[in-house]
Amino acid sequence: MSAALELFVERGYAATRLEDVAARAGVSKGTVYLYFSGKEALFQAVIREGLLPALEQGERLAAGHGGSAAQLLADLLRGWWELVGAQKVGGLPKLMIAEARNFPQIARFYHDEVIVRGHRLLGQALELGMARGEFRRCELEPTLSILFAPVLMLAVWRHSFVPCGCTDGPPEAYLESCIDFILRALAPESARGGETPT
Amino acid sequence: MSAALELFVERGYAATRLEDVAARAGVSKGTVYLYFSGKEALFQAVIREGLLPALEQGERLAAGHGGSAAQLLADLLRGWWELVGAQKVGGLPKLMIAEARNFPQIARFYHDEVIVRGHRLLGQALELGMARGEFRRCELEPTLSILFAPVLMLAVWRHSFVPCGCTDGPPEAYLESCIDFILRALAPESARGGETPT
DNA sequence: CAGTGGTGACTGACCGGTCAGTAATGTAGG
DNA sequence: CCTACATTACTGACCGGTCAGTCACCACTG
Repeated sequence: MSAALELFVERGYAATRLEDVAARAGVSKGTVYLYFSGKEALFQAVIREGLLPALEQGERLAAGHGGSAAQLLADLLRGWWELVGAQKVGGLPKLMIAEARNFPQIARFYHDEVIVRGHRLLGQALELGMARGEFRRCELEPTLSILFAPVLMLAVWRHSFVPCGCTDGPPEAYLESCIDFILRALAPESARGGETPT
Repeated sequence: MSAALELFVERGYAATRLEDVAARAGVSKGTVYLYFSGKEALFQAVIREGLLPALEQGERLAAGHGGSAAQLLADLLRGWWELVGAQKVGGLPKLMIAEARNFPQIARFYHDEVIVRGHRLLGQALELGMARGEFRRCELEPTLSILFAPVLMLAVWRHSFVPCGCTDGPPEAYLESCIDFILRALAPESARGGETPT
């Protein structure tokens, strides 16, 4: 599955040959069929098993968090980058974006079990901050999509343009810029200054 | 080329059959080869011809703009949505993200001629705002990527998850939320309040 | 020797690309 | 106006390569 993830992310579903997946995994093509009923089942398994552990870890992090809402939000984004974005599973968003229309039921699953759940997680931090007066009042839904888009793009980029020699800066610095940008946009109307994240 | 754009965006490069492109264009497969030397040449043509006109129009808009930097930035983003995001070419970013690694030289072209050029355009608005004191001082590069990511994601989403029944709200409202979010994040450290875009 | 896990040659469908052929539109000549 | 030839635009059957999926066979273990 690790080999399949790499190749699917690298080349896309249709352009990935099962023989190559098998070769990278160090087995023969027939062996793949001992564990997966076919190419699509392998794809589905890669998607389903890839992100759920990280999501659960994120939920644990949120549950046991004691700091400010800004801290929680920043920690969630940093945690997502470390656990997902910077790992091999960080290619899954790109893969899912590319293949969603060809596999509507898998896209549905990804949407319901990954995106919606992730938004719920970030939404907790946002609501906490609004309740506490740390953040200004705003609509949850567009705001969640907007604030997650830059870090999501970071992961997508690293699996599309970056390998083509289109360089970008160090991802950690970019991530910190994102967090800074987001916290500024969420700051209450009045009372500004000095809310730079630690 | 219009038919090819639609199908490439819908299914991805590898999963698109030239016979289907021909059928949608109302011609036969052989005819495609009268105008393009092969599948990859068709792909390249779709990418190259797709976005350059819109980019030029954006540059004209920026050149002849008299309002505030915030106005210019908002107009550029709205213009991008109307001219690109909401049109068929709005699927190109998704397509390019999905296929960049399989076509490095086309990805290079797209990066240099579309992304970098687009950033330069938005960068003008950002620099203008900083010079005028409308925006806080910040690094150009990460900021441009961050502020464009949400609207880019909007276009990508509409060609991946939305057609799978994963609904989202009206794009125009989301776009206005983006603009509001961005302008808040760019506001100077002091002096806040009432900078809602008109 | 039975059972288990693994192999890789093989098959058949599929699709990019080719090309001999057809139809439509000149156009020249009587 | 009719006929014959030339040119252009297009067609779709066909070919060859590729790859998902199959299955007869192998090797190892207890």
